[in-house]
Amino acid sequence: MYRTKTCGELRISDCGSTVTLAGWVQRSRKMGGMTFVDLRDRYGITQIVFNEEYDAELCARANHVGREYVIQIVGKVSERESKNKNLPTGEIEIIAEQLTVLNESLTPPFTIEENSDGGDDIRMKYRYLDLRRSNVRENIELRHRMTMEVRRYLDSKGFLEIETPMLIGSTPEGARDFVVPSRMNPGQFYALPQSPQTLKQLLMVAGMDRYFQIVKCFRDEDLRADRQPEFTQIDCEMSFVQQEDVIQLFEGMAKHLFRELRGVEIEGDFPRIAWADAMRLYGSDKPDTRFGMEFVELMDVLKGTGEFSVFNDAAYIGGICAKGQAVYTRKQIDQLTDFVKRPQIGAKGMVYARVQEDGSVKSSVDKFYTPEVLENLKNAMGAEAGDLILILSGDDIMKTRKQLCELRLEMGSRMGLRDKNKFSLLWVVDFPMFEWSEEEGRLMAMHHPFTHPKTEDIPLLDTDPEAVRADAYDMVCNGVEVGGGSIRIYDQALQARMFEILGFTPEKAQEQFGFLMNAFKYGAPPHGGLAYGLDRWVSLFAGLDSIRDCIAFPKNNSGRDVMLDAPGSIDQKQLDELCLSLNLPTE
RNA sequence: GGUGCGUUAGUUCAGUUGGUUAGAAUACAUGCCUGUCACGCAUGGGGUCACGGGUUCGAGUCCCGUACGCACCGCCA
Repeated sequence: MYRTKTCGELRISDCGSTVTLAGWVQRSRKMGGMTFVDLRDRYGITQIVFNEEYDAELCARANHVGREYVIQIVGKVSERESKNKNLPTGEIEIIAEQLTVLNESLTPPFTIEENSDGGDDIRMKYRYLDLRRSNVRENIELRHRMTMEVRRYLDSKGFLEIETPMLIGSTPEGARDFVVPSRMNPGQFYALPQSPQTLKQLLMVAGMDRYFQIVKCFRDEDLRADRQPEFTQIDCEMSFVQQEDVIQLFEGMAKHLFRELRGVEIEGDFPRIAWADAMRLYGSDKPDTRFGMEFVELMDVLKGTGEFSVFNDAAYIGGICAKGQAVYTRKQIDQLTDFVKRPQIGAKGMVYARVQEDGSVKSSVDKFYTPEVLENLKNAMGAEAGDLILILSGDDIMKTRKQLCELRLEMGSRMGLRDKNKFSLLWVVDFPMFEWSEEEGRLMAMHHPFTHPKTEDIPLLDTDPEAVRADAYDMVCNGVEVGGGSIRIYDQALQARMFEILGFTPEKAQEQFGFLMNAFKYGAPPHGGLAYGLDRWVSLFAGLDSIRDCIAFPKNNSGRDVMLDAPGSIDQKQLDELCLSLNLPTE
C-alpha cells in the first residue's frame, strides 16, 4: 500500500497513530541535526520531521531529497511543539521512521508555489508542474464541482445527457471551421463542430424533449484572454417551450450554481433589457451593470446651441456622469483623453465638465456655450456638485457608443466599481434578427440562421428585415456574456425563407442544411435552448482574468500548445494517405 | 490583417545620456545551525543581453527587419 492517509487529512486527534504518506517534496528545511520536509499532494501539505537523535542514517538520507521528489514515508503522528496556523494540518507533524524515494525529480524550472516566479510561457510549457500549484489546481477543482452541479440540476429537471459527434460537416455560416481530412473519402473533409446546434435540434425532432451536453466546441478564429480555439459549452435544448420557459429554467440554473459554488443567494428575477436599450444606455450588448453611469444622449442639449462645431456636426453626442470625480486633475483628464484616442478605441477627443461646489459648471467648452446651456447639460446628466461629466461625440452612432462604452468601463475600473466579488446578472433580449455585413455585402444572422423571429415581426421579413427582432436572449454577468440562446425555427418554410434572406440559393440551402429542413417535414416540435460558456463561468467564479487558468491544457495566443508543440507538420506518408499536398506561401 | 507593450542568469526583473569586468532577488550547490514552517548565516557556480542587419571610436541601451510572448482591434452565426 502506497499510503494510508493523504497529506491533507491528519489532525490533532490522529496523534499517536502510525501512518504512511506519499507525495511530492514541497521544500525541506535543514536545521543541523534535524530536517523538516513539507510533503504535498492534491489534498494538502503535511510536515515530516527527521531527527538525527532518533535515526541518523534516515536523517542523512532525507537531506538528499530534493524539491519535487516523490517520496513515501512511514511515521508517527505527533503534536507539534510550535503550531502552524496557516495549515489545516498545522497542529501535527509526522516523526519519520521510514523513507522511500519513489522517484527523483529535476529541479523544476519555476517554483511550485501559489505565487510562482514563473511567467505564462514557461508555466504553459511545463503545465503538468503548473497544475501542481494549489491555486491552479483549485480552478480545476472548481470546474469539476461546477460540471457536477450542472449535471445535478439538469438531471433534476428531466434533461438527458446525450453525446453528439465531433466529426460533422462544414458549414459556411459563422466562424471558420477546423477541418479534418477523411482518408476513406479522399478529397473530403469533416469539420469539428462550432457548436452542436443543428444536432440538438434534430434531437428535439427525435422527441428527446430535454437534452444537454457538456461539450467541446471548436472555432478557428483569433484568440483572446477569454477565447480559446476549443472551449466548453453547457449546451441545452428543450421542446414545447417559449422564451419565458427557457429563461426561467436557466435563470434557475444560474441561481443554483451561485448558491452551491459561491454561497451567493440571488433574490428575485434577473433584470431584462432590450438590446436596443442596452446599446443606448451602455453602448454594449453585454453591459457591466455592477455600476450605473448610464449614457445620456445630449444631442438636444448641445447640438446647435453653441458655436462648438464638433458637436454641431455630430450625429451622436453622449455623456456619462462620474459621481464625485470633479477632483480629477487636468493630468488625469488628459490620461482619459489619451485613453479614448488610442487606435483600438478611436475617439477623436473628449469633452469634460466639472460641476463645482457652488453648482456652476466649468467645462472644456465654456467659450462655446452660454451658462444656461451648461446648466441644461448639468440637469440632463443629473449631475450634482462635485461630479465630473465626460462627453464623446461622433458621426457614427454605434461607433461612438462603443467608444463611450470603453470610457465608462475605464471610469468604472478607476473608481473601483468593478468588484470581482460582486455579481450583476441580467438578460439581454429582443436582439435584431440580422445585421448588415459590409464585408459580405449581405445580411447576416446576428445569432444564427435557426433563430426564430419574434412572431409579431415576421411580416417585416419581406418589407424591412433589418427591423426584425429575434426570440434570442443572452445572459450577461459583469460585462461577460456567460450564455445565450434562442427559440428556434421549426417550420420548414420559414427556415427556407430565412436562408433566402441570408443570401442562400435554394440549392445551396438544401445542400448545406437539407438534413435539417427535411427533418422539419416530419413533425418538428416547437423548441428552443441555450448554451452557457463553462470556461467563462468558472473564470467568473474564480475571479480569473483569463479562461486559460481554468483549462488544464490550454492553447496560447497563437493557438499553439507549447507543451505538446502542436500543431506540427505530418509525414509525407500521412499526406499521401489523405491525398493531400501542401501549397505553402513562399514569403 | 492591424495596433501597443515586451524578450537581459534556471526563474522573476533592474540596468541612468550610448562608455570600465552586466546587477538584484529567488532558485541551485557546498558548509554551519536541533523546532523550522518564505527558517537563518556564510561561500560558490551560473549570461550567445531573442535572432539578423545598421548607425557609432564604442550598442544590453539608438534605428530597421525577423521570430516569439502578452493585451487589444478586426474576426468570433
